[in-house]
Amino acid sequence: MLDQRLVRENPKLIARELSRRGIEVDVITLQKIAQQQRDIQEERSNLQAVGKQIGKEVGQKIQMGLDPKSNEVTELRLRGNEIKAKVANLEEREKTISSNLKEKLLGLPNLPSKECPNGKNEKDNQEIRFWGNPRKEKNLKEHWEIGQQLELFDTERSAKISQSRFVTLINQGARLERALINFMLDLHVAKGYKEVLPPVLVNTASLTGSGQLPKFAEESFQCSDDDLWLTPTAEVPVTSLHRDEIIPFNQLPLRYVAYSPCFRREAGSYGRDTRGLIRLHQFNKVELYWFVHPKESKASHLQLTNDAEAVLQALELPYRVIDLCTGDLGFSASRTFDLEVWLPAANTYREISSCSICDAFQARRSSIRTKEGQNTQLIHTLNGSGLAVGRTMAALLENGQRSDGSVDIPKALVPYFGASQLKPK
RNA sequence: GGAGAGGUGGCCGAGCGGUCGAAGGCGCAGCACUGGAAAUGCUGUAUAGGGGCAACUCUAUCGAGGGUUCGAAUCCCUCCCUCUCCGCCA
Repeated sequence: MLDQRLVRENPKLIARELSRRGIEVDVITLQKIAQQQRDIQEERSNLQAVGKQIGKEVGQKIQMGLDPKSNEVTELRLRGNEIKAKVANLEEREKTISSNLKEKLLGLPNLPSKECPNGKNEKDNQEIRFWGNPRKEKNLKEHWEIGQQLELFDTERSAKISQSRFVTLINQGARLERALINFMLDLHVAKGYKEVLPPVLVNTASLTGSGQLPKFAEESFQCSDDDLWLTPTAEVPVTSLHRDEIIPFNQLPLRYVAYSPCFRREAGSYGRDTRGLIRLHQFNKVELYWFVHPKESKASHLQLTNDAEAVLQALELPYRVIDLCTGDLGFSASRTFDLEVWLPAANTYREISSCSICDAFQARRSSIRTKEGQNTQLIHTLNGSGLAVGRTMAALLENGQRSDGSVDIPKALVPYFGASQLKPK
């Protein structure tokens, strides 16, 4: 959420920055609403001060022994009633206006950072760096073909259990998924991350706090009988881990690594990535999440990205790092580095981690602050996958495949998986 | 699901219609004392939003929302949450 003070004092800046994202907002109306809200608030609190004073006087007079039925007291009571009516009226207007303002503000995305390159869509994203040597031979198999041959997973039967876009992992496939999750968690914990395993049913306040609601309700699965949703990413519960808290400055940064299954409706992606493990309604992900002091957030963003990259490097998977342009930025982010892993069969790089800095955007929605002396301020939040597990498996299968039908398991993963190869039966 | 108890500041805990943002304690910070520390003493110590260059000041907040009242942490209603016992259950 954007700062209301900024809305009042510098709406043009908001308009300019949001237009970098390709969003045009009527900031003048917004400013008017914000100003109106503050004016009414001021009038109301001044009236309340008078009412409070009358209340005190009545109390004093009665305690001094004046008859509560006397004209003097009755007159004060009548004045009190008058003010009460006026205050009630103002309160109602104030409520309407501020909920209207809040609704509008909750629907606006974060402002892109200065460093974020301008652009319209993914074509304007910038390549920052490459790692590894991508395999370029022809006739490499797609991962779902490998999966079928080695009996690692079953998507057809999963449609029977659930719908399309679900998978059942089988045999070595299930074992590999489990190995990957443990491997990633251990890698991050060794770097000082605190491991958490959060609930995956989250309430509306949590989804609003991290930015998924109110705008993207159609992207999440909702439990109709409760105020609960299936989380689309561990980012949601981990943000709310510290919702409505003040974190002492000397405890920052807080760095969490959270494994969770993730649930996404993938509305509007009909026909895209219909095969394999790339786009599922349910997938596993290990998420990195930092709560940091504002002055350290930019450096932390680079560090978090490096920590996510370390997984790909340890698994010997070639990748590139992309600096997302303003038009391709997610709702809460002010800048994002995407890690894209090499998928040789498709001869392309695919997103496997999205490392974002959200500045105070989520912190303001979630009311997460830090305090140094008397100075209380919003913290900054950062998140990134480390990594999306299903896509990692897809990349491992495609990159590790051999002409005899087996797949090499990267050395770092062997202790977790228990074998150095996946072999056909 | 049934029965009962309860939700007050960072924590514990008092207040149960009047000047209460809230006693007391713990914790924390500063100062004094000390060679240094402990102990002790003094002072300070919530959040949000307004106004003011500032000192400071106004309003709201005692789980949430409504109600009664000139006045509510205190009374009434609804909801949420926590705890104990019983039932069910991995």
